[in-house]
Amino acid sequence: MVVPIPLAELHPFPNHPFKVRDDDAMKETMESVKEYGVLTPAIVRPREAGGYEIVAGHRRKHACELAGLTALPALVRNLDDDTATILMVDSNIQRENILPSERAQAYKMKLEAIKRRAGRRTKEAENNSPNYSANFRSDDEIGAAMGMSGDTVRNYISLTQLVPELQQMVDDKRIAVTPAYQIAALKPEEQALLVETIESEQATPSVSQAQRMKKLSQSGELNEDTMLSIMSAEKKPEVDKIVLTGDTLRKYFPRSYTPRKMEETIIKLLEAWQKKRQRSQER
DNA sequence: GCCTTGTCTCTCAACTAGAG
DNA sequence: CTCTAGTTGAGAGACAAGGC
Repeated sequence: MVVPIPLAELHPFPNHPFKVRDDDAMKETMESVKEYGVLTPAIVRPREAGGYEIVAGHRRKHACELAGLTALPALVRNLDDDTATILMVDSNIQRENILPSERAQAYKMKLEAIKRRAGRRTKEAENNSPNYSANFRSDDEIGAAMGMSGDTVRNYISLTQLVPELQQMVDDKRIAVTPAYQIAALKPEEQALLVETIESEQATPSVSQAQRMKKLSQSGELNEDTMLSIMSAEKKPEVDKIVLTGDTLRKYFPRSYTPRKMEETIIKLLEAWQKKRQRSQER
């Protein structure tokens, strides 16, 4: 049954990973709430400390606040922690503008909830389940629900190992997700050193730089010097070739010349030029 | 209680595809 | 071509069940 719950009695879900932002989407939601009210009820559960915990509907609650409403229509359900966590993540993860750090934290929370709920797989469960797959894992389950592989989920979850400064850089797109997966394997003190190096060098690591750092970290050789030499090394040199398009060259050649003939002529002219320079240097 | 075995999970390198 | 996102597949460690 849907009941209106005063906003003051609603509390955010513990460790809710999704920030509620005052962006354009929120503005739209607020306008819609103002005009039509809240169409989809939130899902809440009673708190021991009194009031209710929002499982799904953090954004709707904020939209109500912005729209000047005093209550949010909600379904009150008695959910255990794990079920509530899974529902909370599922109801938020579909949105488009989710930061990598939010996604990582959400997947992690959901994975832990699923694992706790499923418990350890036993022979008995295997025999009783007709669709049993020996290789199916909890993170694959999350991936399947999201339309991605379990490995991608695992990679995302690894981002929770990043120190806050680096998480912020990933969210700001200063560091790409792929190198971030590698960086997440560094020890916290190495990550702190990396933050300093990024600021002093004004450069963020590429995939290959991140991979080299990870290797050094594993062999215990990552320190201020080795990190700086990786980060300050020239990025791969410019490609060792010059491209001259037909458009640029066409006006210097008769129309009948093919690209092949144009190339031959250019080389002949350059050879003549080189001989001329050599002669003038000999004088 | 200890040991073995099988399962589950994590991690990583190598790879592919697509964009620029 | 380089760079990034995502996938594949394998190795290794952790851990619970089951046998003794």
